[in-house]
Formats: sequence, C-alpha cells, structure tokens
Amino acid sequence: MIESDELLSIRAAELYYEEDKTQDEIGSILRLTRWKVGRLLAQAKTNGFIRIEIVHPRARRLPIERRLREERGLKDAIVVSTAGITGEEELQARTAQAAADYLASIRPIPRTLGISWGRTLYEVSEHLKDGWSTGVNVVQINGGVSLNRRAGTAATTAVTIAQKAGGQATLLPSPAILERLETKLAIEGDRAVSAVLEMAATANAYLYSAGTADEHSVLVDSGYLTVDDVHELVRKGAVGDVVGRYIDADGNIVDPSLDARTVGLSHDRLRASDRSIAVIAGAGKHAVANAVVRSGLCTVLVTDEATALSLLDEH
Amino acid sequence: MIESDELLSIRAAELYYEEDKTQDEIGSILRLTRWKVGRLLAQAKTNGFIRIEIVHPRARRLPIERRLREERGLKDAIVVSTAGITGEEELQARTAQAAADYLASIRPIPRTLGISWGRTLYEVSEHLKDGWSTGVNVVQINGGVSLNRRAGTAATTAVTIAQKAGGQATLLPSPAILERLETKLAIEGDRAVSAVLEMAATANAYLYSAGTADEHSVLVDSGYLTVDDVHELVRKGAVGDVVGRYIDADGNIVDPSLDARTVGLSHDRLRASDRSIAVIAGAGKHAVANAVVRSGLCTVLVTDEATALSLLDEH
DNA sequence: GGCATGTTTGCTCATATGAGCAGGGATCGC
DNA sequence: GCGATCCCTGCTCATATGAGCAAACATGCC
Repeated sequence: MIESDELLSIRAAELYYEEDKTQDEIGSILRLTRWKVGRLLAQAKTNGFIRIEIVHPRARRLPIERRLREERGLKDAIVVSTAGITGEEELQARTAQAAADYLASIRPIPRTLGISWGRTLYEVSEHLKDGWSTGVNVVQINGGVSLNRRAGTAATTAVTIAQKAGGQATLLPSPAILERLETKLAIEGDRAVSAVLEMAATANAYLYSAGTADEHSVLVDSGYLTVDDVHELVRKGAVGDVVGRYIDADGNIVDPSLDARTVGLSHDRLRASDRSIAVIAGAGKHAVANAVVRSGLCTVLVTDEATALSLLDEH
Repeated sequence: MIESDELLSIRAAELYYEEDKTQDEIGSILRLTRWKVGRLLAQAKTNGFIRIEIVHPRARRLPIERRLREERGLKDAIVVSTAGITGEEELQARTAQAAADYLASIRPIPRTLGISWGRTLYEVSEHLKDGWSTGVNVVQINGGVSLNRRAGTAATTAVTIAQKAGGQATLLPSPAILERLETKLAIEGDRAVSAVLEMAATANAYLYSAGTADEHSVLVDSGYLTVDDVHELVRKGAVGDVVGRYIDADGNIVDPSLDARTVGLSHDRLRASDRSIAVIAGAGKHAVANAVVRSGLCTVLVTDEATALSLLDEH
C-alpha cells in the first residue's frame, strides 16, 4: 500500500498538473473517489514529488526570504531565484536588479543614502530606473578615489544613483587605505573629508556590497593591497571585506592596524543603523555573506538562492 | 503596462505557489482585485513562467504521449520523465520499468508474446514483477544464441518474462545472421526452427527494442558483424537495427542480401501486428526511434522525454 | 472631435477543492 | 480470541477558483 499509493499519487499528479484534469475526472480514470485523489495529490506535494518553479529573471524565493528573516534575524531579505540561470553574470544582474527594486520600494524614503562602491554597486546603479525616487542624496561611505583603477565607476555609481532620484551625490575624496596612520589621521582631519564622513555617519540608509578575501579582491586590483597582504589576512582568518575593512567569520576586524589606516564609515556605525542593506551574491561570497549576517552588519540582505541556502545551512 | 503586468504576475505567482496565499489575500497585498490576480496567474502560466515538474522515477509525460499519438499516429505512447535524472543508466532503468508496467497493463492479455533480446529487453524482464500476468507464453522472434556473448541473457530474458507470468518460454535455436544464404534457408527449413518462427508469426503481441548502427551495436559485440560491416551499412543509410535487421531513416531494409541471411520475424509481419511495442530510449537512439515510428514498425512506443521530443521535432 | 473597435475591468454564478468529522476496518497487544 | 487503538474512507460544508458577461475604458480612424 505504501508502494502502490506512491505510484498512484504520481499518476494522479500527471493527470492533474499535466493534463489539467479535475480531481473528479482523475477519480473516475483511476477508479478512486475524488477525496482519495485529493489526498494522493496532497501526499505527492508533501513528499516533494511536485516541484513548482517560477522561471523569470525577476523571480524571488519568498519562503527562503522568510526563513532568513526568522532564523537569521534579518529585518528583511531579498532572495533572487537561480532557476534557469546561465552564468555568474546573469546572477549578478538579477541580484542587482532586485537590489534596485528594493531600494526603490523602501519607505520612508531615505533623505540621505550612504553607499560603497564596486562592481555590484555599479550594477545596482545601472538597474535603477530614472526617477526611482525623489530627492535622495547619496554619499560615499568609504574611500577609494585616485589610486583606484575603477575610480571612474566609483564616482559614476554615486552620481548615477543620485541623479536618477533627482538628488545630489557627495563623494569622499580620499584613498581607501593609507600607508601611514598619521596620513590617515591627517586626511580625516581635513574639512573636505570630515564633512563627508559626518554626512555618511548620519545617513538614513546604507547600501553596500562585500568583497572576497582572495587575489581577485578589488582592493588588490586597485593597488591598495598586494596579493601577499591578502594571503596574510586570510591566514589571520579574513573571509572578505565590507566597505574596505576585512573581517573574519565572526565579523571581527582581522587586522586592527590595517583597519586604523582605512578611511570610511566604521562597522560599528553600520551596525547601529536600522537600514543597512547588503547586496552579496555569487558562489565565492558565501563566507563573507555569513560573516556579515552573523555579526549584524546588515539589517537587510539582497542575495541569490544558493548563497541564501548556505546561510541557512551554516546556521 | 506590458512590463509592469509581467512583473506583477511574477509577484502574484510567488505568493500563490510559494507562500500558499489565496488569490484574495494576494489581491489585498498587491492592491488588486482577486479577479485581476487570477488573470495575472493565468498569464504567468501561459507565458511559461510557471514550471511544474513531477520528480519521480515513475513519472511520465502525458502531454507528450498524447502528441505522439496524435502527430505520429501511434496507438499508444509511454514517455518517461527525465526530471532529476543522473545518468544514462537511470534513464534505461526508468524506461524499462515503464515498459514493464505497460506490458502488465495491456488488455486483453496476450496469450503469446514475441520478444527480441538485448540489454533493454533484459532490463524490462528484470523490472517485471512476479505474477505480472497469468499464463503468457513467450517466444523469441529473432535468432542470436550460441555465437552471442550475451546468449545467456537472451535466453534468461525470455525465460524470466515467461516465468514471472506463469507461462512457457520458447527459444529460437538459431544464430542471428548466417554467413551463407543456403545455410539460412536450411536452418529455417529445420522443424525445430520453423515451428518457433511460426509461433512467433502468430504471437498476439510483440515487445522489442532497437539498436544503433555504430561500432557499439550488439550485433558487432556478438561477432555477427565487423565494425567495417557496420560502417558500410551506415554509408548505405542505416540508422539502426530492429530485431537484427538494419533499416534506414525511412524504415527500409538497408542491405537486402544481408537481410536475407538474417533469421527471425520479418518487419512486414511486425507491421501487420496491431500490438507491437518498441522500447527505445537514450540520446543515441533518436534516429532509429524516428525510423521505427515513421515506418509503422510499432504501434506502441515506450521511450524517454528527450527522444520523444526529437520525434515531435523531426516530424 | 466623435465614432467605432478592441481591450480591460469588476462582477455573477457554477464548479472545484480543502477542512473537518463520523463510521468502518485493520492492527496490535494481551 | 477479544478488545482497544489507530488509520483510512467517504461524507458535509465552507471556501477558493474559473467561465462568461456587461460596462467602462482606451485606442485608432476619419
């Protein structure tokens, strides 16, 4: 009966889902009462034989989002579906789109939005549609100009987001990491920088991504760190960086002296915000994502299905 | 509107299929009437955004079966799902299982069943359950003993099928292909052989598979043909063999002189039967399957989803 | 601008489906 | 062998859903 019921439930499911028969019709085909058919169908669902997928670039995974909220204590979670995905690129695009959608939907509308920079943020800015909001000012929360190869995109990101919302962009005119602590303190003391940092500290919401701790990190690409520096950080437990600061699996700063030379919003300030949105997607970022969530760096996470599932596993 | 409706339909689908909300509830969440929600859901289905799969080794694809019946004129078609499949092996197992199920279900129960031999048929015999029928006699419809490495399984197949149905197995005591036509005619003249062939010709139903025309063909493995022989057959248009006889894409005998030396039921006799069941699955067998169906060699086809779809494409 | 056409909307009504319950039957322990 | 228990079955009833339709709306054409 255990066996035959399972088989029957599959036959019923075929007729119900593929042939669009009513449970009554199925009943007469399989010589069962329609209640029995209903139960077989319910059983097939319970046993996981029926897989329903929403195949669309904008599709999300609500049940996973809910679990992230409940089990990982997030205020909100956006999980994009990976159904029908073709490559890492598309995954990034979907996630960026979802982040843009989310950003446009938050109420109350933040007057000031603090953002980091990087490929992810740039993509988010591109996916925002013109007029996504009204009068949102954007401020950079970590340094990065000049030394950085991607200086252009860092500035463009902030300007694009602000422009599309009809607001102003404020850039942080400072390198991400200084070689000497004194220089860092000096630059922080400069009015042009301190004013921006102050503005960043009082932003209503934050939007940022995280980087991996490996040779492909943006901070290596940008020339702030050498590959050896990163290896050393990894040895000390680094899993990735958030707004230029490297953290370990528990979210703690890995190298305090390096951190002291890093210009930008502190993680404590980020943790104090009730609207800090992290956008982290991709197979390589599971570890950072976990650290970010575990240590409460973000209240909202925008990510992909695979990363989300890993977060629920780790837990 | 085109855009936003599509997005809305995805949001509605998420709530409906993943969160088990009622259309009414979704209406109040998305600020729509429940009728609008119903329409969005219908739209999402029509657009193919909702993919429902039945994931189970015994799952079949009824809509494809129907199309095979309608578009390719089959009396019946059994198409096993490839959802969640891990390898060629599992595909063969599923198809064999389906063939066994079908065999057990046909009414009226055939008094005599003619079968071929080979890996596929062997697997079908293994998947049949004891007592699958009552008093079905089994007769081999093509030669193959002695020369054949798998002689054992050929006999075992017939005996197993018969035994499990409480019937008798009759083996065809002849090689598949003779080197000289005279020998073939002589052996056919022998009472022990002709009696079996006669029985085969009057069977109520047939169950057979088909082989590919390449170096891995069973007839090569068995030593009846050399690799060069097969290459030559392919050059002449062979796509595969059915009960030891090679056919081209239209189902015609490729090499009449070879065919004349082949012992077993003729294709014409097979075509005359109203219950000839072909079991053909696997990526390599799309071409033979098409030839078999096109030329009316079978009235019933048991196959896998991918092969079935190729049959519908070719058409 | 005004009319005709086609599309979308909100509805009524018929139907399909799921929850919950009482009775019947199998199963288990003693 | 007998009773108690559990599970399964078939039901009633409430709810969810889809078909079909008329009104409202947009659209294009003169």
